[in-house]
Amino acid sequence: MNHLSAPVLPQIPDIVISRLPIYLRTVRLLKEQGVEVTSSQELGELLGLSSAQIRKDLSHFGEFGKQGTGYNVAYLCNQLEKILKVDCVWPVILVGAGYLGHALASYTGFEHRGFRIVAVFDNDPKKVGGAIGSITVQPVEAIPAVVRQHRCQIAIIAVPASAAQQVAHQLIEAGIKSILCYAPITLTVPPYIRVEYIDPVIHFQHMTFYLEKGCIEE
Amino acid sequence: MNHLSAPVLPQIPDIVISRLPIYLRTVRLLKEQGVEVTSSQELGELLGLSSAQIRKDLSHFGEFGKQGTGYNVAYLCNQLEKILKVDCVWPVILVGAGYLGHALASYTGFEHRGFRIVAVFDNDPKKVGGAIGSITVQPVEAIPAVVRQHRCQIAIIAVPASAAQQVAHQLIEAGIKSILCYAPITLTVPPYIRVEYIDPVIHFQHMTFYLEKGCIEE
DNA sequence: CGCCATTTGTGATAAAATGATCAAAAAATA
DNA sequence: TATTTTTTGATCATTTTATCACAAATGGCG
Repeated sequence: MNHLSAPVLPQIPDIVISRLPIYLRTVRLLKEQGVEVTSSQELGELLGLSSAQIRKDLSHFGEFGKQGTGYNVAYLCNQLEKILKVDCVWPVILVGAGYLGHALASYTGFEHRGFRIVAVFDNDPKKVGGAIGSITVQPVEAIPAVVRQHRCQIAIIAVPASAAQQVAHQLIEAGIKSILCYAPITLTVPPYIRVEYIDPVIHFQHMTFYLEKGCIEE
Repeated sequence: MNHLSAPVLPQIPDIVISRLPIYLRTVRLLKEQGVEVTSSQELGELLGLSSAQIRKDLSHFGEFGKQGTGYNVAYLCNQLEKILKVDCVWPVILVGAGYLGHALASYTGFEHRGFRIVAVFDNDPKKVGGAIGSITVQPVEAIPAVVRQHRCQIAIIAVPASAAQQVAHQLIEAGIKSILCYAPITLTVPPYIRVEYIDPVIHFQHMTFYLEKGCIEE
C-alpha cells in the first residue's frame, strides 16, 4: 500500500446502514404510487424520523438530492439499491421445513426485493423429499454442495432452538457468511460471520414493559 | 400532586429496555441447563456484549447480584420477568390466516414465555370458520368484541402490505395498544400506539451491504 | 484468621448519535 | 428579471450511549 492508494472510505456507522433498507422500502412504495419527487421532510413524516437524520444518513454515500426540490424517487431508489447491493437477486438457503419454513419458502415477496430461496433443508426423513411450491426438501447433508453450486452466502435458520447452534455450525462450515436466525437463542459464531435475529417474543416483551399489566393467569 | 408523591423513577432509556428480553432469554436458558449462578462476564460472552454494559443495564432496576459471586440465575430470571411484566400470560390476537398466520398460531413456544394467541382473524370468507389447532378463524368484524372480552392489548398483523394500514386502524379502534407488524410497510399510528416490525428482507438487505456482491441475475 | 481472587455497582470519561442552524442552490412567483 | 419559498448538505452544539476504572463486598483457601 502506498500513499496513492484509494482513500479508505470513512467507516459508516452500522446504525446508519440499518436504516437504509427502511428508506428503500418507503421510497419504493412512493415509486409504486407514482410519486416522482420526495423530500427528507416527507420521508421523515412517513417514517417517524427527523428530516435531518435522513439527510445526514444519505450524505454518507453521496449527494442524491437537489436543493429546493428534494429527491427524485426513481433515482434515489436506484442509488439505495446499489448501496445495499440489491440491484440483483441473492440466493438464500433455508434450513427447517416446519410451519415457519413453509411460510418463508412460500412467500412471494422476496424476489422483487432482491432475494430468492433456492433450497430448503430438513433433517427429518419424513419431510425430506416433500415439496414446498417448486422446491424439494433436501437432507441437511446436502447443504455444502448446494451452497457451492449457488455460491450462496446467506442462510435462514428456522429450526427449533435446540438444533439451531448445530445447524449454524454446519452452515458456516459449508461457507455461509450471514445467517438470519428465527430460533430464540443467541448463536455462538466466529467474528467474521454476521447473524441477525427474528424472535417475536423479544418484541412482545419489549412492549409489555410499557403496557399496564393485564394478564390471563399465572 | 404534592411533594410527598412517589419519586418519579428516572426515565430508563428504551435501548436498555430492548436488551432486557435478550438477557431474560439467555438467563432462562442457563436456568434450564441447571446453572445456578452466572456473572456479567459470562452473560457478556454468551451475548457478545461487554460485562459493564450488562451490569449497568441491570443497575437501572436494582441490585440483583452479589459481589465476588455474581447473579443467582433463578432470582435474576424472576426479577427480569417482573420488570418486563411477563410473570403471567398476555393474550394476543392475530390478524391474517395465511401461511405466516398459520405458522404463528401453531407455534407452541409463546406460552411459556408469557404470551398466548387467543384468536385469529381474516377477511377472506374462505378462511373464516376454518380451524388452526384449537382456534377458529373469525371475520375481522369480530375483533372489537374479542379484544373487549379478553382485555387484549397486543395484536399481530400478518396480512399483505396492501391491507396492513387498514387493519391497524381497525385494531386501534378496537382498543389494541401495541402492534407487531409483519407486513413490509411502516404504519401510520397515533403516538400512544407502539408498533414493532418484523421484516426479514430488512435484515437481508442489511447483510448484503457487508457481503461481496454475488447474485443470480438482474 | 488473613490474604487472594472475583465480581458487583457506579461515578467519571469517552464516543457516538441526534438535533439545530444556516449558506447555497434551485424553482416558483410576481 | 428580481424576489420569495423551499430544500439540501454541512457544520456545530447537545444529548445519548457506551466504556473505563475502582472501591467495596464476597467467598475460598491456606
